[in-house]
Amino acid sequence: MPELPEVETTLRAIKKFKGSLLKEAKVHNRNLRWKVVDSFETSVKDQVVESLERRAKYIIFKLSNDKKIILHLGMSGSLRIAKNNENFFIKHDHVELIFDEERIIYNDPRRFGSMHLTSDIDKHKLIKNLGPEPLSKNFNAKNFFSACSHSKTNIKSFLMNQKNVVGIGNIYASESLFLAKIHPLKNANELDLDACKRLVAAGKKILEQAIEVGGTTLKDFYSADGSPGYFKFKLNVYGREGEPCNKCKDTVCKTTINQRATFFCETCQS
DNA sequence: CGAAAAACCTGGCAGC
DNA sequence: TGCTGCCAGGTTTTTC
Repeated sequence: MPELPEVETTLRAIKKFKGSLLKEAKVHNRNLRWKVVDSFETSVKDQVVESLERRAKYIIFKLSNDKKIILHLGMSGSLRIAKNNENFFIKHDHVELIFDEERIIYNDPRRFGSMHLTSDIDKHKLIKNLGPEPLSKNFNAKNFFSACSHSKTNIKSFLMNQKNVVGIGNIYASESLFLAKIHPLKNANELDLDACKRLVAAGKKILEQAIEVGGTTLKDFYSADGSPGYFKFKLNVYGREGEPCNKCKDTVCKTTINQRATFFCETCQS
């Protein structure tokens, strides 16, 4: 479900818990992408949340005992904030992080998400091989061009590979390529520096705009405060197969790349 | 080794 | 009303 803008939106909604005392954690179902460790509850109990940050599509809680919770929402995960005196349970609620008056509840029907505990974030297996943050200066045309030139795969798969750049998933990959006028099946190593410039700029712009409006709600993404994202209304190609291209009025195409739906305009993108 | 395919899950929806 | 098959915003594991 969530790509970088949705994770960032979710993070911003729970930022108010920074500095708060995490009184207790309840794990209702340990079965996620990986099993939640048995020591999770005792490790986080009575710790202050010193910082709340995002790295790639992971949300990281830094606790006062120097442990860090690494949370990934997978395809269908979401957080919601509930009042402690409103005690209802929804199917697929996995974990509750209970604070003074409210709690953060992690729900994940498909269980592709995960929760880990670690002491050293940078050495954790899920974090250590991640590429640059797309909104940072490390994600720039020069570096990206160099990385592309060593790759044999198509640019859409390359863009979604979190080793090359993080945070871009299936929606924003199609959208970025449209904005940059690059065909999704073009080989990464065939992009020239100018194309890389356009793609880097497009990626940044799309992600920034999506964050600004709270991400993309196709059907079931809601931020932790319950609000949907409005970027759906700015999508140029994703989910618009058969409809006219917003630029040239030609028909938007759909194909499958690496088992993922891919949308593009044959006329605008080469 | 890198790239592609399969695997991990549940739920919703179209079509019969 | 079922039932079947397909699709879904991600990433790791397996296979080639």
